[in-house]
Amino acid sequence: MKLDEIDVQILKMLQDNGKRSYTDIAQQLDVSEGTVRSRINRLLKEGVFEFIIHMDPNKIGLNVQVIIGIKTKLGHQEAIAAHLNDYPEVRFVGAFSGHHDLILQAYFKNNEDLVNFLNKELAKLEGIVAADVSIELKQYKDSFSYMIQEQD
Amino acid sequence: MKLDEIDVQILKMLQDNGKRSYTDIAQQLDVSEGTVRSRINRLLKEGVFEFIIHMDPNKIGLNVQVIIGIKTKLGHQEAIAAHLNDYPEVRFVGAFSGHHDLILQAYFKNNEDLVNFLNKELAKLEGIVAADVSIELKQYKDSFSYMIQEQD
DNA sequence: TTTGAAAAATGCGAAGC
DNA sequence: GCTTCGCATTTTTCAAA
Repeated sequence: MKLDEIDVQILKMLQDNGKRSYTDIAQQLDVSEGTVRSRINRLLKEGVFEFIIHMDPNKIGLNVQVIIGIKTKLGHQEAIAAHLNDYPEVRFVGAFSGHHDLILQAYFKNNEDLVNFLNKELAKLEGIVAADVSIELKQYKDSFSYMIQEQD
Repeated sequence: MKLDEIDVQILKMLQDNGKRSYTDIAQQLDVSEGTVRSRINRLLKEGVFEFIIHMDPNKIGLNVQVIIGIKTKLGHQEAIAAHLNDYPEVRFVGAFSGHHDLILQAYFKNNEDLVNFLNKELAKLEGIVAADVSIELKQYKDSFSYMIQEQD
């Protein structure tokens, strides 16, 4: 995995606007369109980034957003994470150090769907000791512009 | 805000692959290219979604990812959230019900940068009662494909 | 709004440096 | 690995239904 300065610049331009054209980026960086194209293809192939769309959950009818911290029985963490993966309502799952072994983020249409998820789905998973549900009241930031470092 | 079935289908195709062309989408949905384009532009203007790139933090040198739950003094929440917003390391901030008033997600180059953030930046913000730091050990899911509902 | 057709811009593949 | 040059595809614009 290598990222030189041109790669970093390309990524910075794309994280500004995922629809920027090769030509546009090439002109700003003073390289050819072909260079930008081949580098973007390399970065995609290496899994450094991907082109996606980011939807506003509230505007597509997902009005209840939660973060749930889970304490698991020793040895059950991996299996629980794998199960959580299958729910389309769950958009993020990670294993963490700290008070919760697993932390997940999930989006629901309404409170009823959330309650059903907690009582019918989460409750039936083996090895969950405790689940801390935090309901999002207001979102202040949700950015995808990271600080990119050169790599070698 | 209205989303009919065609809008939903367009979004579903785009969340599959953010680089799909108008032409491609139009053919699959059996409408004209112009229809797809005008709808995408409407959805963009209304802030329903945006074209972005999603980078793998580990592959751009951000190897330490954390979620921090913060308990704030009554009345300080809004100001603290606003300050957290300014840090490029912080990618998500939300106000929540539950054990933590604010929950944030942040990405750092290494543990030293994390410790500096906690001790030098977070520590100087007024009104923080407690901060629960959870360090990500393994990521199981990080999806941007949501369940899209029609709206009216 | 949606369509269709023409013009402009962008993307793609190949060859040469 | 970078560039340039044709050609293909896509995007954009605009008039009309």
